[in-house]
Amino acid sequence: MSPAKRRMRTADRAAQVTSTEVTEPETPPAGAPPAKLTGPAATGTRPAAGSRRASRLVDIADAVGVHVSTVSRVLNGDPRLSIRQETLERILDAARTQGYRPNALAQALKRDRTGAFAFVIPLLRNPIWVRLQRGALQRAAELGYAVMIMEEPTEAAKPPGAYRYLVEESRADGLLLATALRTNKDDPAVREVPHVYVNRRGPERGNDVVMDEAGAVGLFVDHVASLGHRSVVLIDGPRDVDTVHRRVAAARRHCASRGMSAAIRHAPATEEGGWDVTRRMLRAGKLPTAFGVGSINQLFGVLAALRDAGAPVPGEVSVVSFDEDECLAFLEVPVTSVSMPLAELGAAAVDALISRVEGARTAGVLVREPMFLVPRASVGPAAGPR
Amino acid sequence: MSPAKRRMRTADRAAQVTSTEVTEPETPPAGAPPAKLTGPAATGTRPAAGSRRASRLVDIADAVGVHVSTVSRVLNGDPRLSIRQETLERILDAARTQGYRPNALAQALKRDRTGAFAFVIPLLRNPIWVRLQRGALQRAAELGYAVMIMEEPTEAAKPPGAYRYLVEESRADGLLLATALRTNKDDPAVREVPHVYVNRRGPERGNDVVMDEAGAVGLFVDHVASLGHRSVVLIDGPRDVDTVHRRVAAARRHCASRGMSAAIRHAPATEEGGWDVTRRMLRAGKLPTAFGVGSINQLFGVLAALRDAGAPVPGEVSVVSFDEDECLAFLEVPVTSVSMPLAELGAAAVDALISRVEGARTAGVLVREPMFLVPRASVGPAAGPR
DNA sequence: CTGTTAGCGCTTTCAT
DNA sequence: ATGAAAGCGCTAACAG
Repeated sequence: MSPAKRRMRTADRAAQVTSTEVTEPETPPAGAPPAKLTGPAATGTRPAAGSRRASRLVDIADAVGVHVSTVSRVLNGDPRLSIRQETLERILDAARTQGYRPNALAQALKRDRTGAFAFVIPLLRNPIWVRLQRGALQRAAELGYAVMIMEEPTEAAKPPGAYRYLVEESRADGLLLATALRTNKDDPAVREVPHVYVNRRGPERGNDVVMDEAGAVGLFVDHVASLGHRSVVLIDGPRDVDTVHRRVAAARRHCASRGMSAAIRHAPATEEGGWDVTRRMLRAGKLPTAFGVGSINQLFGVLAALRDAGAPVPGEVSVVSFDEDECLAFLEVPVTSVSMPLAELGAAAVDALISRVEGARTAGVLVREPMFLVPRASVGPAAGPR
Repeated sequence: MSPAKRRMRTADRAAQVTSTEVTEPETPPAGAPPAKLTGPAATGTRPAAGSRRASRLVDIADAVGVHVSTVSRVLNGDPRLSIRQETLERILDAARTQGYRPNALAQALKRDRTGAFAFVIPLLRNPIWVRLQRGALQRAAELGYAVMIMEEPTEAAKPPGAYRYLVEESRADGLLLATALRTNKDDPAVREVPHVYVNRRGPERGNDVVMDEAGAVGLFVDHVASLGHRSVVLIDGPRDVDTVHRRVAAARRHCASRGMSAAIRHAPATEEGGWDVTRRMLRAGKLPTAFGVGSINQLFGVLAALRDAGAPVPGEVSVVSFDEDECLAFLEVPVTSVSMPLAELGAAAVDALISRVEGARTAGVLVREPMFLVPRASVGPAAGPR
């Protein structure tokens, strides 16, 4: 798109969508002296007033009377550089007073590394994504990487390879792919670019980082089993979501090994989805006594349907959520949940992606800790046989 | 940080935090022929196999036998370029078959525009941020910009100027600042860099985009007034949050103009906060009959406290949330809310920032639409005078 | 101990 | 109708 076209479009747009309120025009800023070093951590006052262009390597070279390469070496702490103590100090000084910031663009162009990742997330609404996001953002920040978040539009979920262009255009060094669907048909397009699947297993193996869903289901089954429950239902998202798939398998396995019955119900991961599926079960009669619910959105629907039908929790059925959220403690009946290591998952994904970008041959990562049951009021002893 | 140091750190880290499961090693990808043009929209098959470096302008120039500058002009659709139809087609062809992608880094370096924004968001948990985020991401994507999200750590909220470095290092063209606090002490550091305050008024004026909080409060007050309520309380976040400040002012004004009483209660924007403040009111006796609650997290606490105290909703008190979320429809008593134009706010913020980056002298933007009351069951006629 | 040189991939003015 | 050349800000191999 040409700049001109873009300018026009944004202008209309603002006019269409919003009402505008005119306030006083901009006043120019005032000046002041020194500043600090480099990187995200810098604080304090600014270097110089106005919209003066940023200081470059050559500016500080000129100021000190040395060559830019010398400045570069000093600022990058080149180990095999020997330099007169005095020049070194003058360089550092000039950098500081000019408020020098390395131009990340130029660096990236030269080093062939952008220092950024793209994080593709299916839909931002579920709170699990925000915790995951936070873990990833934080670790990336610690390591000096930037993360750009891309939201996958729910409807027409693009194949992961659709994000390859971000790397090809040198906007990112690699891709964090949290697209939920387990399209096991190998997507060749994404292969050519460093990437890691987050919270789902990828088709390629060796580059996915996932949580211990089986362990989570185990926690749930153990908990209700210890209270005498013998029949379990797992209400979860669509079967082609990888985490769902793994929880389902685990539920079957855990229940079988204890001789418990395990029903599985798939529904959209929304309030509506949870509501509908529960209504249907209610209508069909004979409810399992222990419900595991895959997403918090579904949980609201499940709870509403149970309430609506006059099925007391935990009197008649016990309920456990696989998404933990603080609000669960404040519901009509506080809901027991399994707290998953989401932030750790995000951090581990960043670490894994960095290894990949650096060319390491990596193995899949399984994040198990910290994971624990958060006992609240929604689980009770199994009701006597009906 | 040196690459070596970084590598080591990430390696430990992965080992510490996670358990690792080895899976089969990587298999090499297979090749295939043609591809498409440029930009985020590209689909289809990939250009060439393996990890071949991306095609550059010069590659296609060589292939066609012209100069890179010609190729550049063609690909950028330079209007004042005249070229033989045939060469043009050969260039386009070569670009396509090579799967050419412009290197965003080099472009940015040359044009002095990165095509990216940084969006600073206070804390990702509240669902309002995700809707806002989505609006911004989407508009930015439409306009060919990338957005990187930075989360503001709650505790030590940095001044907005702390993010200036992102622009100074040429990582972004401008800043979208959704930091909630209305530190009206002018932050000079941020001034030097294109920025827009989102969902809060900035100290400088002319560069903030906000929603019509007063209108939202008006919707609430009108609604309960029409049902006979005469006493209102607004339970909201800390007073130094800008949106809170505006809602408070509006509540006072609206109630005064109708001769209604307006109480204001500030509390942390958490479930706990809502719970505590409501408990305190309950203990003090004589409740207002209409509650407006500033955040959904607080809402859970408020509802819990009311339930706990045996104060029926809407029998004794009516409740309205200023955060809309689908889950509200599925609560024990479905909660009436005011739906705010959050996605539109995000989009408008992006538009405003683009104008700023392009040097326009902008006015503050007030996003009013679409905003509406979502009537559910938590509001009823005022209880008779006690 | 420090300067020179050669680019990274792209845009753009100025010459043909 | 197209090419040459300069240069964005930085790094790194190679000279002195």
